[in-house]
Amino acid sequence: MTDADTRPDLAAPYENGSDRADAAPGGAMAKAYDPRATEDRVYRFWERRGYFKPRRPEGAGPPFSIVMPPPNVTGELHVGHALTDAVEDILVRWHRMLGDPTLWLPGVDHAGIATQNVVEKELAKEGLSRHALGREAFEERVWSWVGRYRSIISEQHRRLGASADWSRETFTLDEGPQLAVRTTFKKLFDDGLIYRGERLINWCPRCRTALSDLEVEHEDQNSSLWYIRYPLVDGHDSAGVPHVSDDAMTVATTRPETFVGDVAVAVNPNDPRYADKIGRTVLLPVIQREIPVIADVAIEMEFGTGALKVTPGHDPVDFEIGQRHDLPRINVMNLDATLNEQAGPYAGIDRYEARAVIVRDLEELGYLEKTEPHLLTVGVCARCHTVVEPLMSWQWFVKMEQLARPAIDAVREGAIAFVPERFERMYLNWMENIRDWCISRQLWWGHRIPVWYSADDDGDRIIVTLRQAGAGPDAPARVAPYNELRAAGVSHEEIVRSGTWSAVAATPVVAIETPERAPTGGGHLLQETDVLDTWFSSGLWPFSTLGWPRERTELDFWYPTSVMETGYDIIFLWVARMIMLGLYNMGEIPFSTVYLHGTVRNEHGQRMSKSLGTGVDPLQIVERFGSDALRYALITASGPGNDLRLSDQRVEMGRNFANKLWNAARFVISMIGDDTVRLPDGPPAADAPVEDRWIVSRAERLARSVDEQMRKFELGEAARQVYDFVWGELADWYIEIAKVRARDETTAAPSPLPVLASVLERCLRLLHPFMPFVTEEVWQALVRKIEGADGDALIVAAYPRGDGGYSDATAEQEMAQLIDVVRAVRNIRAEKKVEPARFIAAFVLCEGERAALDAGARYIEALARVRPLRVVGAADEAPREQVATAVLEGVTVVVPLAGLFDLDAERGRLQKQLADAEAEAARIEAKLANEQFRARAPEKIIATEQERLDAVRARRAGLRASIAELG
RNA sequence: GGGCGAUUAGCUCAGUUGGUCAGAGCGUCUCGCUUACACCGAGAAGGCCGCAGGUUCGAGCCCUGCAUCGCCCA
Repeated sequence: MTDADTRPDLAAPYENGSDRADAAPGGAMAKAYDPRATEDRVYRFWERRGYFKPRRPEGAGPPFSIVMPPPNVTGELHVGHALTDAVEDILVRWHRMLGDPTLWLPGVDHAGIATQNVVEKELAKEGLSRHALGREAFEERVWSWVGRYRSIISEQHRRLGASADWSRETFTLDEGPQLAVRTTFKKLFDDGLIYRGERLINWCPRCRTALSDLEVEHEDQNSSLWYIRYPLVDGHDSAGVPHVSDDAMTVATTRPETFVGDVAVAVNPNDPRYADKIGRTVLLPVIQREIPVIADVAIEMEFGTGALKVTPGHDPVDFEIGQRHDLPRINVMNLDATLNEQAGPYAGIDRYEARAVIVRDLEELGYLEKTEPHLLTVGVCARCHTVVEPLMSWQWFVKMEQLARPAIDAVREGAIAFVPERFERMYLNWMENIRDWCISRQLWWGHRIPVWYSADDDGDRIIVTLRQAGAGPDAPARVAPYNELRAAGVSHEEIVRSGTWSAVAATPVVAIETPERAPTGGGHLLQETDVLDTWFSSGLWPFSTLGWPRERTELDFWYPTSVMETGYDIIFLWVARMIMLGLYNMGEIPFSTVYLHGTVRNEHGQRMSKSLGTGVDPLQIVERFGSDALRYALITASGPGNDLRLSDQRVEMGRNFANKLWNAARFVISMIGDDTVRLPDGPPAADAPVEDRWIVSRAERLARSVDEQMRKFELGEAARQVYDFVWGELADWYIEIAKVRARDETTAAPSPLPVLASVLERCLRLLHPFMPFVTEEVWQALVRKIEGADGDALIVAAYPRGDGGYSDATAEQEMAQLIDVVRAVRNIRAEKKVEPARFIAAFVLCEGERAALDAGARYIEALARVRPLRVVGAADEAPREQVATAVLEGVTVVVPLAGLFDLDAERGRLQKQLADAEAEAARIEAKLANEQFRARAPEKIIATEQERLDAVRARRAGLRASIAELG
């Protein structure tokens, strides 16, 4: 009886019940591991038992916590999320098994602009728009979308094996995060770190919102460079009308359509070509505006003609030039990127259409000098890839410099470490050149900015745009000051319901709780219509999820969290902001380690993307190969921080490994049969069989190495090592030997089962974080065959650390020799085409210590199909005629071949080996003969080289002798 | 323009402090349905570790330059 059997709650899913048809106690395990028959059931078992909830036993180690990067509610999880889940789940399961209080806190992100976009697309299919619905009804639609995808996402995490504490799942728009957002906003505002201002921002004309710099991607476009002549003014008539000369300034521009917003022509002050033009004026064609020629060092003399049109209202560089020279800023565009009334005859035309029209007009009027092809880098909206427009606009900003300083120090001083390290420099570089963060978005979905305006106080300064319900953004609207509308009989409620307003001149009231009245007492409040950048709430994630600012208990225990694990592509968007806001709000770093994984690509190296049709559904992979297989593939496909390619082949590797493990266990369990086995109390005794001492020593070494790799976040390497051990040592050799030993009734050899069960069980524990399902399933079956086994489930079993101190170099060496002999015989058999079933005689010549070979002879016989094997101490005890020989380290294998013997073939075989041996001997001899080497290399290295030389010389001698024998 | 990464067997990738490190899986070739596993077993072939210099007794591993591909920032 195991503990498990006495506990109905635990035993239930593992009894011969309806939900467990295959691996029932006493029943046979299926011939192949079937993840589909296992994973859901095992997951439910864990979840029902509450293993994902943190335990905080007295005297436990330091807590380990990860806050999950919240996937967007925009849609289903993709393979990148599967990688996130795999890495985080591995770390979490590992720490849980180490006995640390462990928390993995899951969540979902409202993803403002992205979610708004997908829901708008849905609406478009129905012939609807958000404006047709109105803000309130639209938000309801989004909430229903959120409801649907939250449950899908949550189910997907479970299929991937994520052992997160679902009872704490948080949505970025939950009450807690809402409060955190408002509290932070107010705090920043009160500290003067949030301000409202008119700045040149990135405007997406399609999303109709401002974007931060980080939400703009840069793309190269084939475009043109247009050379436009601006005639120089040489005087004015009495009415002040400028008179143009024949002389002109030719400017080169990539954006001719903005010429209507030009306020100057700029040249480099050191440019001799234009020295006499500085201070004069030119006349803009068509528009007939007179603008000055100015000198500014920012102008590159080599670009175009060296003269540039300056449009501060639509170009960041020009904006700065404009500031330096105190130039006016003319905004020539509407929010939908059509030209506005500033464009005179071009008003109402889309920017690109206007470009064509303007170029044509200028050409017809003789102002277009020439056009050259030009490669242009344009900024596009990260969400919809529309070319963004630099636009003057009133927005809310966070002042970053002061927030960045402590965040830079935290990383520079090592309080926060990046894995891999190289990302630290990237982070610092960005932080040191940080710019203010535009946080307001003209969206309907998100955290509404906690700012109100008092209509009673500022009614004349609040400009309301009132639309008919259901009218689109471009429909005619009534635009008037609040007071005017009220005087005309429009109620406050009507304005709140159907209006939008801009209140740039009104006094903002910033509050955490929605205020009832303005500080001046007025009760008519209008809340800021904009919402916040999604990343504002994401930046608070490590503490908003733990109860800040309301709750302290959980926060005190888990904050700072241990590891922030996410993709390197959001270091700036997210990681940097969490560090800044964490330090700002909490006075403490949000996490001590930032582990960054790469981008998952498909087998052709393409980035996976739904829009490109290169996306892969992780659940389809799970369906085909099992979750463990996917996890294994993801984790071993690449190192930390590197991109990885996921292919079926690699997932197959994981599936095959799961099956290998399953079958190894199935075999061990079947060997135990109806009995149970008692595990060894301690390490093998000195007189225990060499293979026992070997496998235990190897297992111990493995556990030590895995522990080391895990601590370095080398998860893939750790997984590979367990794979190699399970497959290459435990299955290929120990189990094969165990079969022989179990069959053999002639000797008094002890049963291999205790060691076998014990090592297998240890492997299951080592592997559990990586392949949780199959290991738990196998463990549950194995453990009931083990007497006095403790623990309820593998997920909470102790993780091996290899601190048992057992190591047996002699056994490892002896087994290595035994394996070499078996391989040598197999090699000879294969090369000489000995029928596989046939037993042949063989001799092992060993002039040194041969006890191990004597003991291992029966294994060699079985594994190499040799009968009989004779271990001899002198060359003359083995046959010399018609034999194949393999000269190994310390031993020579001699296989009589009789009828199969081919003199030339054997000579050729040996001569090839001799050539290798001679080459290697020569290499080492040269090395050892090198005075410099002997003088400067460490003694230890010299000694090993000497040993290697001795060994290779012995082998060389053996080969020469064998060849001589052949005559 | 600045920075980072990648370049190792046909393919996908390991190789973490320079000294058996030239490896794995898949693929290929030869065998094998040996009572755990054909999602398997045995054997084999296959690489001047991108190129050129340098440091060192010794370099896929460190330094410099170059090339190709990719990414980030401007």
